[in-house]
Amino acid sequence: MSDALAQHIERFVSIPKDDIANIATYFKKLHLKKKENLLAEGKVCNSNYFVENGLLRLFYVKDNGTEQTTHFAMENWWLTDYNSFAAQKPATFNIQAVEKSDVLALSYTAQEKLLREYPILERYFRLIHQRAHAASQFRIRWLYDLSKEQAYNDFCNAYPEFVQRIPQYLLASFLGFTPEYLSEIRAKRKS
Amino acid sequence: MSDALAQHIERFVSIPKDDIANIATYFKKLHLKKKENLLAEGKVCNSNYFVENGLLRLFYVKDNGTEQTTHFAMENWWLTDYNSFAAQKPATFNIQAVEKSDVLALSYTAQEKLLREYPILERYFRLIHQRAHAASQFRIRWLYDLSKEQAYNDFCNAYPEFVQRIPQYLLASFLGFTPEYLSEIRAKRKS
DNA sequence: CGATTTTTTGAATCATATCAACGTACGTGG
DNA sequence: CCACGTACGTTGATATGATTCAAAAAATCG
Repeated sequence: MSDALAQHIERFVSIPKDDIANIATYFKKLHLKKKENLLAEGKVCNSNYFVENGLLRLFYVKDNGTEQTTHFAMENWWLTDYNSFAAQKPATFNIQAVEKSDVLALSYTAQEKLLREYPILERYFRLIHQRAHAASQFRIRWLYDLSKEQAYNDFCNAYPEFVQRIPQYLLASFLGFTPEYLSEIRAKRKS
Repeated sequence: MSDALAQHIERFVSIPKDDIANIATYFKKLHLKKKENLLAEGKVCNSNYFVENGLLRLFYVKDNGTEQTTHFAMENWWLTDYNSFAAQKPATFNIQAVEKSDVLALSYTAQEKLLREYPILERYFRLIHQRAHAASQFRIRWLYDLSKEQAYNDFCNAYPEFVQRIPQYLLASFLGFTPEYLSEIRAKRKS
């Protein structure tokens, strides 16, 4: 499991050292190339993914054919299509590696067994989801509140290293506007 | 506790009948009048609220002074400002009853004790948060995807009874546009 | 180096906001 | 139970932020 996940779990609950090695056996380690796909719309999403390093994105394809990225997940983040994963029904999102990434996959059935064997992890996942829930409340507020230009400025201030890491057209997609408009904002900013 | 919450919990985990009565003691029953406040921006949100009946909304006040509603919670839904509740720091949202409502309040410290006494409820809350997380993924997609007019039409189709239940200016706020524009859409629709 | 991918520019257009004014309705006190 | 006042809903004129499309320029990759 390498240490990233063990450390992450221990930030939320305490686990005896001996259990860690056993818990690791529930996960499958994946090595993804840039642009490699983890999940495609229409398939059942059978795993929840923990990013050890690299970067994933969650996106869907709009009616006009363009891809809309709604979430990124970097080091120490979990990502999956929860509607698909939790109910084991077809996904409405895609998951793709933005960069070369190392990921730990926890399949639905493995998660069930894992939680039965280590109920303390129910707490871990409760806390993870609770944080995600809290984050969505902010995210949603942010989507209501900010003009596209503000969204860009705020995001650049909040995550300057991250902005460096991804191509502009992905950033534009994530922020919910067109690459053309992003160009315009950047031009305005310089002057 | 009345039965609403007990039934809700049992939809997710099984609890011995005897425990139910004891679990109920952790909650405080509140009766709210229309427009009564449960939480104000700036105060620490000390409870998580379960709606037995009635309707709550979560909102914040924008720079221009207008209220932006971001969430509603009706019967059998939990609602709180999770950023404030989970970290016990000042809230950035307000919570208010839209209608006369009956609500069960679970305070932060009561929740801690409750979870220590009944660890099975970690699972209940994990599942609640997981669902909420899944719902946010859809919600966020929906915010990216739909024009204001589509949002209105979709929402009316999806929740016709709910639309009846709330004033139009709240609906407009929730859908992220002005009451004036809502009027325009409705006028267009009739013709 | 050529070929593809990504970013920029500019013009035309559209969705939605803003402001001000007017109409309607509804609930509260007399 | 009526009347009044406040809250809610509508209309129209004007303004603006953001999109679309086409094309050129720049960057990246094999």
